[in-house]
Amino acid sequence: MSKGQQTRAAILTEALRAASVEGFQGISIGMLADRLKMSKSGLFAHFGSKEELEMALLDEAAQRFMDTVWQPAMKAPRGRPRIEVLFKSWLGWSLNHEDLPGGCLFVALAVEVDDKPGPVRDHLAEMQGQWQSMLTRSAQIAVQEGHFRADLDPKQFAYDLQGIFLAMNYYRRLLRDGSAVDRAEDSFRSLIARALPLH
Amino acid sequence: MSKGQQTRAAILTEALRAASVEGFQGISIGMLADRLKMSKSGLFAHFGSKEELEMALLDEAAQRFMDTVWQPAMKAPRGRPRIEVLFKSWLGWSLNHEDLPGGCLFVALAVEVDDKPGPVRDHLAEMQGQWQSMLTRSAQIAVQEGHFRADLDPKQFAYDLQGIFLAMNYYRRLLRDGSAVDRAEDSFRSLIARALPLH
DNA sequence: TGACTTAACGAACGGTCGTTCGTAATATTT
DNA sequence: AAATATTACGAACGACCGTTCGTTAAGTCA
Repeated sequence: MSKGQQTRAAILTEALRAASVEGFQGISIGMLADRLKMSKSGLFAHFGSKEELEMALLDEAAQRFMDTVWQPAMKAPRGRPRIEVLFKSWLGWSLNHEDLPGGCLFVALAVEVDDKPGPVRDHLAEMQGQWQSMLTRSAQIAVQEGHFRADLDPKQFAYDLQGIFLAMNYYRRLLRDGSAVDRAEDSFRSLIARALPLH
Repeated sequence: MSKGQQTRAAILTEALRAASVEGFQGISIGMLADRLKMSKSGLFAHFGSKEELEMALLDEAAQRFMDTVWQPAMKAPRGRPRIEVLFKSWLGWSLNHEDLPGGCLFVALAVEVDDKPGPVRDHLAEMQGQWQSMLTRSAQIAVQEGHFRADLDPKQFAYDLQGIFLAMNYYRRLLRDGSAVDRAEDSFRSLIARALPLH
């Protein structure tokens, strides 16, 4: 890896941490340069504009998300076991204080950019739309495997799962409720129970 | 109402609109002054600091929230009917494009300030904690009235309700999914059905 | 080692931020 | 109408923003 790529990677890691806490609005080139002990212009040159930095951050976050959340789930058996792993690693992603001290970056960005037209909003919305498709598809597979009811609405399943995750973030990060993760796991168990075939 | 109070009210209304779209980080004294066709310093004088303006906005939003969401619910009969009204008016609050073009202000602020220590974070967290208490208490009353199962966990009910609401915001505002409200209503119906006594 | 490419720097730009302050205009009260 | 209190203003402040540019230093490769 060349010197430039090394520096770029270091910038992205630090910027990811900062953005998870402060959002894109809250990070600045100068602040990142200070933290990385380099000059504003030197850091700036790696991206050409702040918007390009933000786009690079979205890609970097997506890459890491796939590695830590999706890949483990794909290694698990199709159907219910995969969904159990998926949810577990999803929680783990959001609790990783080392890389994301401010919690899941996508949650923070979702409400920050949802009203700001532009490439950043477009890119995030497309990525998150794909994420919902992945959740939906996973539920469909569980139906195919006979793990879930045949009349389950997979999209509604994805919606409910997303709600459980968002509520967890809200309880944990704003309310500082220590039982947030437990509540999320309870709701998840209930969601699974309802998806099971009748017997 | 004196001239000063009139101006202050106009500022708060406009600032509320702006903040629901851009968050507290995204609004500035200068921008608000432009929109209201007054000078920066003239507007500034009403609050003394930007933080004081933010605190005033929290109070103003809370006032309106109580009027449009809580009061109608309190007029409804105790128990399940009250919760039905509560959820309906809660959705209405978040869909009011006139006053909150960017959607529910509390959702936007929750993720923006959750990592920023200070009076604004403290005030918001306390208010939102009270809101969870109100939801919990409403579920408790429904149990007392015999509308809901005796073994229902009212706090978990509040958690799930919050998740449904947050997912609705996420689907509607980021994904621009036209069925967001329908999905929320479906999930709500399912939540109620699960809370009902067995028969 | 030397030639060349890449990376990082420092200084400066116009602009906006929140805030201060002395002054002018407007409301309110006497 | 006069006296007073309130409200709004314009100009300026230091700080920081993203960005540009010419120059220097470091890395890469023949």
